[in-house]
Formats: sequence, structure tokens, C-alpha cells
Amino acid sequence: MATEMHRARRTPTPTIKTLAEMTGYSIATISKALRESPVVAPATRDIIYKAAREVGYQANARGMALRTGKSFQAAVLMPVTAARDYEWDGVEYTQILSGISQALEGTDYRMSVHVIRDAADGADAARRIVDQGLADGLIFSGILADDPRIDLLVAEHFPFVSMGRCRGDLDYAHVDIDNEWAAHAATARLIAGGHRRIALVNPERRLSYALDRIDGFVRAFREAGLDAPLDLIAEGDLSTHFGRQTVIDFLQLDDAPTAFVCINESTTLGVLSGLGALGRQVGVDVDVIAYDDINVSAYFTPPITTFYQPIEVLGRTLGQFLLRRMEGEDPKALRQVFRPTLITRQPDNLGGRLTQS
Amino acid sequence: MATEMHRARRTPTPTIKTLAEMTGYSIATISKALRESPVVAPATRDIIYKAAREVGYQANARGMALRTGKSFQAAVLMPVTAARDYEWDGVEYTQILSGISQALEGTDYRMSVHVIRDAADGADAARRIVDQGLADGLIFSGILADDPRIDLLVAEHFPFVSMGRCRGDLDYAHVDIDNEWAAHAATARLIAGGHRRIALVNPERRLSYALDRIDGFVRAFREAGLDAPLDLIAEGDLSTHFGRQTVIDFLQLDDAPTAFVCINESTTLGVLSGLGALGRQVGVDVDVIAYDDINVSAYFTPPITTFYQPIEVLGRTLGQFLLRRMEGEDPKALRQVFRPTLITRQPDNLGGRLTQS
DNA sequence: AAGAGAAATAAAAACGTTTTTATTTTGAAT
DNA sequence: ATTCAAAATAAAAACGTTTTTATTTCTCTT
Repeated sequence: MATEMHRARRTPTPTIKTLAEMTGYSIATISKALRESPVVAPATRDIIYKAAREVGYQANARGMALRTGKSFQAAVLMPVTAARDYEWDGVEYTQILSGISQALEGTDYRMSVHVIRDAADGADAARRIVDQGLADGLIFSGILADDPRIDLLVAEHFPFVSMGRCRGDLDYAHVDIDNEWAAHAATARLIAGGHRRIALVNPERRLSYALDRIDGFVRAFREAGLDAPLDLIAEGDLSTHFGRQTVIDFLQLDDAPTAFVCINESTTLGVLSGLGALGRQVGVDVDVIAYDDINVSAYFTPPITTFYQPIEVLGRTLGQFLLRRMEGEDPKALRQVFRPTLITRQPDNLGGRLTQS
Repeated sequence: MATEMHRARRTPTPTIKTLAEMTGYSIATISKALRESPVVAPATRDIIYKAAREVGYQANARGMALRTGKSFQAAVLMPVTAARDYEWDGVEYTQILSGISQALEGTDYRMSVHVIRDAADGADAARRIVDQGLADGLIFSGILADDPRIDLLVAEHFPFVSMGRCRGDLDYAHVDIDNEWAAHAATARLIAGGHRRIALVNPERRLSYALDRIDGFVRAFREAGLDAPLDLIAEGDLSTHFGRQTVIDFLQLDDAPTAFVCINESTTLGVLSGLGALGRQVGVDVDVIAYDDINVSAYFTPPITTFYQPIEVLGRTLGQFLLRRMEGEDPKALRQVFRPTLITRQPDNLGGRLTQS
């Protein structure tokens, strides 16, 4: 029965050959007409389009791919830390993928996702994608201060857009968040609230944006005529566990921090967890200001003041830039740095006590 | 300079033609040798392999694709709710993708991700993938009680693995969580803790596993000789906002619930947020038991008792099953239903007061 | 030593496009 | 009416494979 259905399947999917037979034109003309080549007469173009619509013609991606050497794939490197205990991590990536796919919608490009486990893995994946022509363009994040992938892709003239920037040359398409600015703003706000011992929960220093964050952090202190508490910069894998452990470690210092600047929602949750475990109350004993991609901080108890940048918008921009880059557009024109908006949910001055004392 | 590099690029990537010239064999023999066909003599096979290694031959995926009609793509439908305010949602999908890609590693298959916004979108995507041969196999989730995608794919004999099951026939490959069992276990535990008014924070009823959950919920009450409080089953989009709103709505009822069973970590966070906003303490005024994919509940304040199933394992199984399915294996053999493990972090009896009264 | 059959390899065709080159048709100028 | 260029279309080749069919080479058997 099912077999019968299968056997009775409608006529083989139409190709340009089908259209050629239908219209009487040669396959060359069909191809050119469908590609909107100016050499084919408008009248015949119309006829061919009509026939194509009639049989629901869809260009065979494999045929095109073979002939043109293109793959019609937009590759995305998705980092997944080999998380112990499968921890909450990389949660914002669905939003990024969603944004990218939105940008690709209606084009001939599909999105292929390559999972990478660490930086070396990422470099390998990029190499493979270029060498084997697995994709026509590449999007990736987690940019290192000096990222080999960028060097490779620039040298190979392979279209790409990075989420984040190296700290060196910027002659390539990228989308980023103004991390220096955000870290500065968060830190300055806490300093204004009377805090002096402020901890920065930061990613590992080899990541480009980790350095940007530190720059902003230090600048805020410098502008206040203070020395930045460099001993309170924690570096780790941005897992929830890392956030929690940082709090537990720092709060048993003699001059423990009175405030935390958190780099993402995952560590923020860990920081709150650590504070809760130690019986400290946010907004009373300690202040927390966070950076949030996915608007989750509003639901923490208490809600946390954050710098918020909907990450899907970044994803969409990444996709749009990649399309333009694959069209051959000059990468110099394809840059955008977003400034997250501050969403205040707390006074940031330890329940008013700090400014009083 | 960069242009020079590009121009000086090494000899064009080797094809079977290159190998043919190198070894003196015909391309037909090369192809067969590389495909390990038994018709080619072992000695020549070795020679050809050696040549292939020497020049670093990599089969051109596009050529293979065109000839074989295969795409060497494993498609995944990734649901993204058109979240108002880009809310926390679908966070577990990175883990699923990670698991699938693990399974695909070392094979010729790549993972392509198709973002879908709702059920209709998902059906369209499946249709397109089948009709245009965009992939050789498909993985998807969010199974409806009667899911058109399953009907389509079964009818077309298209290899797929679903995460979740229809409530009807099960003659297809699937991976699932034993939702009936989990909901029953959670509910029974709360009933044993003395609770009678228990709320179930559930997805929409058209989803297959929503019904499974209700079944388990109802069974737990029935086994205790009680009527299930059907008025306390909330149905929604599983967003954090939905979890929060449910608490706020239910707690102003005359006979408000004393416990909540939450369906995922996102709603759990919302429930905790709602309870916090109303000044209720978890474990004192109200008990919460949750279901967790990504091990985040340990970091809530207080930590929440959960049924935990690392979702990456599901992803890996999905990938493995799809590979076997694409090899033509009988789908009947490809089923696995996981039972999450209970991780107790709270007594579930309102701080001991319930059993005393 | 000839022939048959099996084993090994080669040749050719095909997958569905695009692109280059060749041919036909059209229209204007003489 | 002829000629010629331009316009329109057709033919053929190519992309890199796999597969079907054909050919060659080898190994026995008689």
C-alpha cells in the first residue's frame, strides 16, 4: 500500500530539460532565461517562466553546485564547550542561528552548523570548510585576541563575518558589541554608587572581548582617579559553575568585593547562586550588574540590572553581512558595533547604605 | 601581496582524474577502488590509496551529490518561537545540535539546520526538504499529538528520527523522554509530601508530550484515590514569562496550589520569579519540582528538585539513529525512551509543615 | 595450444546545471 | 533584393562523480 503510493509518485521532478521539451527551447536558453540573462528575448523569458511555474520547477541545487563550484551553504561555527555535567552553556546560540537564518530566508543559501569544541577545533573546521569548499561563506564567534581563523580566511579571500573583532587589523566584515563601552558603563555606575571593590567576572584573557572588557573596567576606575582592583578580575569558562565559584572564592577575601560585574547570563545565575548559598542578599549586601543576551535577568530574584542587547539582531546582521560579502562587497563597509542598552532594575548602591556612610 | 598568495595557490585540488593520471588507471577504477568495491584487485587498490593519500585527495561532495542524488546533509528542524522581547527560549537546542553533530562526526554527513517558527512552518520545511532533496534524513522535535510531518515522511519513505512520539502508530524511529512516567513521579512525590492542590505548568495540549504529562499527572492522583485538579493545569508557550504569569494567576485563586510541577527550566525560572515577586518562599510556602534538560536548576535559589535528563545524550542518539535509518535499517529497531533521574534538592513538603498538620 | 570463463580494467554515459562557442534569425542599410 | 551586423537561440563542453557496459588480460582446462 505504502509501496504503491511510492511507486505512483508523480512524474520525476522537472529539470531544465523538462522545460526545454515543454517550450521547445534549448536547455541553454532555459538556463539563461531563468538566470535573467539579458541575452534572451523578454517574450521567450516570459514563456519559460510560465512553464516553470506550471510544473513547479525548482533548480536542482546539486547540479548548480557542481557546475558553479558553489555549495550554497553558509557555514556557522557553533562553539560547545565540552561541558562537564552538560552545563548550561551557549544558550544564546539558538538566537544567533535564528537571526542568521532569518537573513538567509528567501535566498538560495542554506545554513550548515559546524559544532566546535575549542579554538583549535574551530581553526580546523575553518580550514576544512575552505579547502573542501564545504560552504561559500562562514560566520563564527569567540574571536581570540589574535585569531588564526581570521588570518586564514583573509589570506584565502574566503567570505566571512566574525562576531567579535581581533585586536589588530580590522579589514574584515564583523559585527560586535561594544564591550569596552559596556564594561566601562557598568563599572562606572557601580563606582558612582560608592563601590570601590568591584569584581569583574570575565572570560579567558585570550578572547578578544575579554581584553576589551578589562580595558573598560580599568578606564572606569582611572577616570574616577582610582586604581582598578586587578585582583578581582576572575577569568574562566563563563559557565554557571564558574560564576558561583568566583563568588565563593572572592567573598572569603579580607577585602571582599561589594559588587560584581557579570559577563553573561550564565555566570550571572552562578553568581546569584553563590550569593544565595552564602546568605548574601543582592541589593542589600552586594550589588550585581550583568550583561544579558537573552533577556533572562528580569526573572532572577531579585531582577538584575543589565546591559541588554537582543542577540537575534546580531545574528540577523551577521547573516545580512555574509550575504553581501559573498556577493563580493568590500568588507570594509560591513561592520557594525552595537551598544547594549542599560535596563536598570536596582539602585546599585547596596540598598542606599553605601552613599550614606 | 595577498593577491599574490592567492594566485600562487597550490595546484588545483585533486580529483579522481588526477589520481587516474598519476596511477595510469582509468577514473572508473579509481572510483571503485576508493569505494572499496570488491571488483578491483587488492594490489591496485593499494596503489590508488597511496596516491590518494599522497596528494591529499578528498572526494568532491558536489560531484558525488549530483551523481548519487544524495545530498549528504542531515537536516534538523530547530524551533524558534517568535519570542516577544527575544525571550529565553529553546536554550536546550544547542545541546541537541551538539549531540547530533557528535554522532555525525567521522561520517560524510553534514548537519544543516532549518529554523522553523511554528508547526505549519515545520510542515512546510519538511515538505521542501523531501521534495527538493535538500537532505537525506531529517530530525525534528515538538511532535504534535497527530503530526503531519510524520505522516508525510512515512508516506514518502524518507528517513527521519523524531524527538518525541505521536500518540498513534509508532512505526518510525524515535527518541523520547518518558513524560508520562516523569509527570507521574513528580506528582506522586508531591502527593506523598501531603500536597493536594498541585499545579502542572504544561505546554499546549496539541503537543504530544503535553498529553503524556497530563496522563501521568492524572494517574498519580488516581492512584492516591484522589481527583486530579484539572483546573490547575496551565497551558502555554513554555516561556519564562508564561511560568511567571501562571504563578501570579494561580496564587490568587481561593484554593491556590501549594505546589508546582514545571515542565522545563525556562518555565521553572518564571515560576520562581513569580513566587519571589509575591514574597512566597520555595520550600516554605510552596514546593516546586521541575524537569530539567540542561542542569540549571541546581543554581536556582533555592536549588530545585528536578527530573534531569542530559539532553545532549538524546541528541547523540537521534544522530546515531538517523545514520542507521539512512543506511536503510528498519525503523522499528530504532526507538529509545529515556527516563530522567530524580535529583532531590528539597523535601517537597513545605518545610515539614504539611505532614505535621 | 586453443578456447572458455573469470577477473580486472577501461570506456562511455549519466546526473542537472552553466558557460562558451556556434549557428540561425532578424532588421536595417545599401 | 542583398549584405552585414546584431540579436536570439542552439549545440557542445564542462564540473566530478558513479554506474553500466564493453574490452582486455589472466588462468585454467582440454
